[in-house]
Amino acid sequence: MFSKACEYGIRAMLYIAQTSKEGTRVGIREVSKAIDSPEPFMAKILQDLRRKGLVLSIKGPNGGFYMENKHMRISLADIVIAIDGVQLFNGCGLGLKACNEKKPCPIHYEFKAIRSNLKAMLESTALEEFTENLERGLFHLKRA
Amino acid sequence: MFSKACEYGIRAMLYIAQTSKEGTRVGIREVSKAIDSPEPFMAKILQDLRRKGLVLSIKGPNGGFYMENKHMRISLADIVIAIDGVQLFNGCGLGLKACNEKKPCPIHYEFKAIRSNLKAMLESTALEEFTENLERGLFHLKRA
DNA sequence: ATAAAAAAGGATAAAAAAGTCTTTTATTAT
DNA sequence: ATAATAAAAGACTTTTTTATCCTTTTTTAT
Repeated sequence: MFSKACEYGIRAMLYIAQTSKEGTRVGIREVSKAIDSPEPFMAKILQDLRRKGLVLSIKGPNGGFYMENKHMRISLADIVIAIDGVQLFNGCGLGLKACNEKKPCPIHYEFKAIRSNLKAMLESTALEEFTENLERGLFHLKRA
Repeated sequence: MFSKACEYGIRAMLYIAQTSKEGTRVGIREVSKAIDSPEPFMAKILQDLRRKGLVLSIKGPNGGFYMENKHMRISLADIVIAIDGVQLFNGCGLGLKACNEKKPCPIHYEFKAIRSNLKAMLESTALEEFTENLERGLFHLKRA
């Protein structure tokens, strides 16, 4: 469904949202340990998300990644689009470039429904909605 | 969503279902032209689908790929599973191996709903349902 | 029997995705 | 000022996916 980069990205954003609520910045090492991801790859992904404005960072001692209140309203859809692009939401299920209402692929209408469900779900869930439950230990972000 | 191989595979199966209804066998070249896919790659995919029993073939002059009546009841889900595996239907949205009801990832329940929709849709649509509309020219399988 | 047609199989190549390493830059504390 | 810390940036490597090429096998028609 999502690329590895996107999976790591979502999990990292959820973790940073949580720690930011507690007012602390987190380094790449800590993020990678918390969500069980390869450290240098995680660095690439977070750098990318920072360039796109989805997360903040400062260098140097006591530096790290963090979020402000406005970032808490970032949706999962925003993260997916930043990393994997809009293909998943807009593309044809059979990979046809010329698929549209006038020239639909055989599963055009069925797919449209599924994708709009998926899109609605990812758009309606912002980071802030998860932090509370993460704090309570109801959810987990580690691979194993 | 699906791999390229899977997209080509689904389109090829739809095309072969259609031509088989007309009683003819089709060669790899014809399939590739009809659905606009790379010929040698298409060959690999069809060989694989044949090994798994989703399509039949015979070598030699007038040979090619074809289906019998029972194949017409193959669902899109069967094709997806044969090529991409069950990951899309069963795996965790965030790529967590240890995600389950007792230790859910943050989007576990939302994803479960989406995936079961997707699964239901792909399971409920068999090849035979498309052939009629394809014949009528209502749908198209070409890339552009 | 022989030639032609067509899939099967295996080896290889190219491209993309995933992952790693090294150097540079910015910040902080001493 | 200097040393330590941590992200940024870029080059590089590995793995996976996508795609191609070449040889072999099977079947048919002559």
